[in-house]
Amino acid sequence: MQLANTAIVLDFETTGLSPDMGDRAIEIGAVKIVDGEIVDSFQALMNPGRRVNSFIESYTGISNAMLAEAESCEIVMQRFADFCQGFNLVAHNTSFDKKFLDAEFKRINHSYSGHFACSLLLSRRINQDAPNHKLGTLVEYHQLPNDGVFHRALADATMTAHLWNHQLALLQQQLPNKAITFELINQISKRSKAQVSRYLLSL
DNA sequence: TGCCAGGCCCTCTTTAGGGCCTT
Repeated sequence: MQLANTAIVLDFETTGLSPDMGDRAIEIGAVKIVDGEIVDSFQALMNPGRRVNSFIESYTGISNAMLAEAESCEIVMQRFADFCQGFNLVAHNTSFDKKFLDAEFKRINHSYSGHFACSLLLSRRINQDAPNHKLGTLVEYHQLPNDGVFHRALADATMTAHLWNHQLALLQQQLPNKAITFELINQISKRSKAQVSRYLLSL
């Protein structure tokens, strides 16, 4: 049984949307949560070996000059592999971050095992009254801690960690006698919107 | 220089289309 309150919450900034189209990671941020407490963090810019376009510079605040001085993706990802070793993973819109994690790990012949849960999918299930499920909206909607920085990897990962803890607390309120595990969260996330209330009541 | 993706999920669905999310 793997409790969901121990995890690595991660976020990538990238050159674009698709590693299959040649996009690379330019920054990774992650926080380590153990028993619901943030106990460690990881942040690094990484040089993708190509220039990023003006949209990405503007969107993230990460400039080509900053990346020119950064370590290579390979060096950073090796350090991150050590950081996340043995932990389950969480991201906001996992389908995006997992693509880049897999692609960058593949370049260093590394792979991970374990669960990869998604705070976006979970939000669509357990916060159906939220105006939308963008990370920034959910931080405001749930009045979660933030320092006003968005679209930087560690800031986004930290906000996602607070969101994750909040979501686990909401689930625990609904299921006071149930262990909130990764297996349970992925079962909830798989249900349709219409099914999820009945599923929670059945537990 | 400009352009690019894809998984999830709803519905006016399933022989499909389009919005939501992520950079």
